[in-house]
Amino acid sequence: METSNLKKAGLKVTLPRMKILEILETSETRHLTAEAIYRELLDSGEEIGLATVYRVLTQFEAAGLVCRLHLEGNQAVFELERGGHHDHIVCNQCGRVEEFFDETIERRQREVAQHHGFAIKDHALVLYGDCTDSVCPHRPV
Amino acid sequence: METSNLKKAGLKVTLPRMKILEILETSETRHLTAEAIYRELLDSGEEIGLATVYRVLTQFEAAGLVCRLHLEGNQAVFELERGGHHDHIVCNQCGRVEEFFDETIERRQREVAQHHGFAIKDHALVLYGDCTDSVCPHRPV
DNA sequence: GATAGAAATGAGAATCTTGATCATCTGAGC
DNA sequence: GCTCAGATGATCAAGATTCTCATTTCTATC
Repeated sequence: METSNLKKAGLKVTLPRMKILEILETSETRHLTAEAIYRELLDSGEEIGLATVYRVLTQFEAAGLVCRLHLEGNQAVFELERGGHHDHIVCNQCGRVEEFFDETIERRQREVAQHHGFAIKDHALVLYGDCTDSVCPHRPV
Repeated sequence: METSNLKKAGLKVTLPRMKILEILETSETRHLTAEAIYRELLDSGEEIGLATVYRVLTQFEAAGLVCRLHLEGNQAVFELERGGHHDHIVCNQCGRVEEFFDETIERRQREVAQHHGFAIKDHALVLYGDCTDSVCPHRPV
């Protein structure tokens, strides 16, 4: 288990933090709600409170270990920060989330911001559509 | 006062709806939270409940009269729908919201979505930065 | 290793935003 | 003016997230 990330972030290496990192690293869905992580913890027999999950995720976010996305709907989802920045496409039907990066869009964003007198620091771009994937069912989440 | 929009949307022309529309039309800030609208109503002596504000805004949204944005932070903001689609730039310092439209970004979004096998239906793009406006104070909202 | 102190945790309360309920009220057509 | 569907307001409720605080767990130290 990779504990150096935690130490580097100035966070004590504790069991809840390691377990939560482990779930983020190994879950097949890369975008998880706090609740989903909490349920996985319960399922694997860990007695970790929901408040801790939220607290730890917030700390991870501050430390740059994960990033938090606000998709449509009221629950935030968290994903492990694995290097590069990217944006997201969400399927309206099955909730599947895909990642993409497009340099043209990134560049135009910087240009547009500059043109409006803003020093751009961050951005949130989410595309919503229907995925044509054959396995796409309707309304799973 | 323009009541035809309400009628067209199949909504009865009532005092709360007219007042809320009026605030959306005349407020200098074009992006208002439900709370902000509620407070303006109270300030102008109207006895309109917060629940009504939320209800009316949701109806306005369904009718295409306003659109609802989820910026960072937990409160949605509403803006009068005045024709074209556009995206937003938000100042991290003063909370000022500017609108923009960039055909290059729009086109690339469609291309990216198609490339990933998605029929794009909608998107949410918000840029965050520091505005270099001389009047920009820090942390008003 | 045992220990002390700081930091982290867990349980539940609290908060914040938003939607639902239901009795009362209001607007549109007659 | 009258009637009734639709709208409103007060309150309650739900869902997500944060806060509180007593208890527990790490980490550094002896």
